[in-house]
Formats: sequence, C-alpha cells, structure tokens
Amino acid sequence: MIRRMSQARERGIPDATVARLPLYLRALNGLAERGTATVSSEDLAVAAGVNSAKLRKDLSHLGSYGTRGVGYDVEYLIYQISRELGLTQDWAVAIVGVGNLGRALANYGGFVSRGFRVAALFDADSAVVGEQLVGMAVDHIDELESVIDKRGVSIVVIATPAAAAQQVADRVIAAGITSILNFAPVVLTVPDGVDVRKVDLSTELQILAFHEQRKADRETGSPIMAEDWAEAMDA
Amino acid sequence: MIRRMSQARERGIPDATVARLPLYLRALNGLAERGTATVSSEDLAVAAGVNSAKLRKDLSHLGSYGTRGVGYDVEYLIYQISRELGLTQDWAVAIVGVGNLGRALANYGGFVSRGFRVAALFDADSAVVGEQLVGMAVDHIDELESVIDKRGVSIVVIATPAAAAQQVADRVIAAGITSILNFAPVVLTVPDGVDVRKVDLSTELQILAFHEQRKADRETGSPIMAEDWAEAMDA
DNA sequence: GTACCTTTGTGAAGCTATGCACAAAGTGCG
DNA sequence: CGCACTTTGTGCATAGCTTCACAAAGGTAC
Repeated sequence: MIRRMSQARERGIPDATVARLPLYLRALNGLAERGTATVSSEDLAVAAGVNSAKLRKDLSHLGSYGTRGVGYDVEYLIYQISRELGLTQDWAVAIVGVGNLGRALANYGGFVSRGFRVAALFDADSAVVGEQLVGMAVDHIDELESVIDKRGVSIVVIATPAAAAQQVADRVIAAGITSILNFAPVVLTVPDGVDVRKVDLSTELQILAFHEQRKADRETGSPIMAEDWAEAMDA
Repeated sequence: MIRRMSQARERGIPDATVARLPLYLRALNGLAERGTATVSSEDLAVAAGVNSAKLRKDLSHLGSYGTRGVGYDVEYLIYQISRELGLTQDWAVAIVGVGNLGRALANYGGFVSRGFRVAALFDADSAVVGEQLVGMAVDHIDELESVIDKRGVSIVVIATPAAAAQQVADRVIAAGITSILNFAPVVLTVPDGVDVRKVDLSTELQILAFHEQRKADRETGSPIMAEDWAEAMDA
C-alpha cells in the first residue's frame, strides 16, 4: 500500500505504456498477416508511429522477449502482449443504449475480433427491445442486473443519451461491474476501484479545432492580438 | 523555429491543458444551464473531475479571468475557453464513410451543437450515394476534392473501413485538409503539419481489459506466475 | 574460435506535468 | 477604514515520461 496511483499497477507497468500496447498489437498483427516472422524495434516503431527507444522501453516492461542482433519474433510478441492485456481470455461486453451509436458499436468488426464478445444489448425504448442485432435480442433495461449476472458480463459500454448515463453507471456498478467505457458526454462519478474510460467525439473535434485555428493564424500572418500586446509589454 | 514540438504552440499552451479545455467547457455549460453565475475553481474542478490546482493552472494559461475571493464568471469563462479552442467560428466537417459509424456520427447531437457543422457526407457505395441524412445528400467519393473545396470543409472525419482509410487521408490531404479525426483502426501516415487524432474503440476496450485483469488477479489472490518467479530469482 | 555486425535493453539526462502551499488580491462586514 | 475571510494565480518540489547513447548480447562469416 505504499504507492497508490490513479491506476492499479501490480508489476508496475506505466499507464502510458499500457495505452500503447494495443497500438503495437495492431501493428504486429499487420506484419503477421503479411507473413513477417521477425521485426526490429526500429521497423515496428515506424509501423506504430512511435520512437524506437520508447518502443523498446515499453516492451522491456513486459519482459525480455527480443533477441539482440535479430529483433522480435512477431507471433511470440503478439502472444505476450495479448496475454499482458488479458486478451487470451474471453471478455463478455454489454452495450447499453441501442441508438445509432450502440448499433454501430455492436456491428463494429474489430470489436468482436480479439477477446471481446458482445454478450448483451439493453435499451429503455420498448420499440427497440426484442429487436435482433448481431444475432442477439435487445433486452429491456429493467433486466440489466439479472442479464449481466447471468451472462458473466464484465465490461459495460454506455452509449445512452447523456441524461441517462450516470443512472446506468450507478446500476451496473451496483451489479458488480468495475470497467466502463463511456460514450455519453458526461463526467461519470464512480467509487474507487471502478475504471471508466471516456470516448468523446466533440472533445476530439475541439482539440483539432484548436490546432487548426493555430495553423490558420500563422498562415495568414495575422497581426498580434490584444492579449499578446499586453504580454509583449510585460516582457 | 527554435522549438519544434509534436504539436504547434504559438503562445505555449501545453497539450495536456488543451486536451482538458473541452472538459471544462462541458462542465461550465452544465453550470450555466442550471443558472449558476459564478463558480470557484474548487467547485468547477469537482464537476470536471480534476484537481483544483491543475484547473487553475490550466486556466492561467489562457489569461487571468478569475476574481480572487469570488471565482470565475461562468459565461465569461465559457466565452474565453470557446474562443481559445476556436469555437467562436464555424467549422465545416466532412464525414467520409456512411456506414453504421458514419450515420451515428452524423446524427450525434453534440457534434453539431457548438461550432461544428456537418457540411458533407461521402461514401463509395452507390447504393448509399444520394441518400438523405441530416438534411443532406450523400455524395460519391469521386466528388471528394471538389465538394471539400466548394463547401469550405476544414476538418475531415474518416469513418471508412480500415483498408480505405489511408487512401482517403492521402486524398483529403492533397485537397488541402490538415485536420483529420480517424475512426478507422489503422495508423495513418501523414506529412508534417497535418494533425491526426485517433478514436479507437478496441484500443479503449483493451486498456480496460488490462486493468480488469489486474483487479481480478488481485481479488483471487492468484499465486505468482512463471515470469514473476524468474524475476524474483534475478533479484 | 575470433572478429565483426546488428539490435536489444537500460542508465542517465532532460523535459513535461502534477499538486502542494502560500502570497497576493479581492470582498464584505462592522 | 481596517480586519477577517475567500479564492485566485504561481513558485517550487516531485513524479512521470521521453529520448539519447551505449554496453551487453546474440548472430554470422570465415
């Protein structure tokens, strides 16, 4: 109990590294499909779009799986990263909210591909309940707790309107869920020990807009603005 | 040209701060809707789920918009953050790929809300081209360059299958686009000066799975595994 | 077996981000 | 007007992340 971080770390893999492992995994899968047997950190780094020293340091946190002078065995590294990420087991995922986004997620191919399986779909709208989607009937939200329990769901994706998200989160947490992927544009309040990851379309657009604006300002060689004057005076 | 970072910084706002501004903006909009006129950094930090010192430092990068002893004027701060993010102007967004995900994005309410407007939809499938969606006809991908130019599109969202994404990126970049939001599960290769942000559903799930696995390991008090033995021996 | 080549794994340095703690600045009451 | 109280803005210490640079380790050729 000496070190308490934002995220649990049993053997001390940094969060920044964990966040990049899926990226490496994807690059490796691409190489494997093309029949590449071994890859150097340099080549893999290029494929993943990162610095090669960073890649090596990241991999070194998992163990020493490379061969000096040769590189990494693609299949073996895929296995090791998959195991570290917990993808060698099957994760049952429930999607709450079968609107446009929920449907897109349910149909999303890469979703099902590795380790993840859509095990339940929920909606509050009785017009949607019972509908068949990816070979599965949509359940009513009232069944949330019992179905989660019955089908061994351990990860919940919230794709509801913003107003419903916190309520859904409270219920699934009460049902024992500790991992939530939230697409609703709200900050979820959850107890310690529950992991929430947020995917937010408008946030990403806003960040792009910021940089786009900067680029536009530079191109047009726009004159110094009021605040900049003030700053220049201070300096 | 002294300092070249991954992202452009004209007046030096850290990327980490920029990434949080949309979060603050959302929290502030919530407060404004509830009629709150002023808010302290402490209260706003709670609403946004961050540390209050971090919030104050972030805001201090934009300027000195608070009043000591009082807090921040909600409307004024909304305006200042919006201006900094470039949301006081109108951004024309094109969505390429009108599958499940593309439709979800086009219909997504928060998308249109502040500063962003879906100005064009493209697809390669002639069965989809011509279809009406959010009051707009889907154009054929062949029209990409001309429509982007004609409608003043400055941000492109790629919601195509993975195989088509790089090709779409190349074309929109050639057409002058420098801001891309990529939903396809591939690493896009782009020239300097082009910003790409990536939203990846399976990456997020994999990160959740990692933490979920850690939690499960701890709960079951699972014994030390093979690699750990090896590590213990070395130590 | 030795010499040379390639590539990993990591110590160390530098850079960025976080959070504490407090001086400075404003409000409001008596 | 002065005093007590609140809250911002920021200097500073710490923690975390990235990148360089190189020794160590393995492969290959002869």
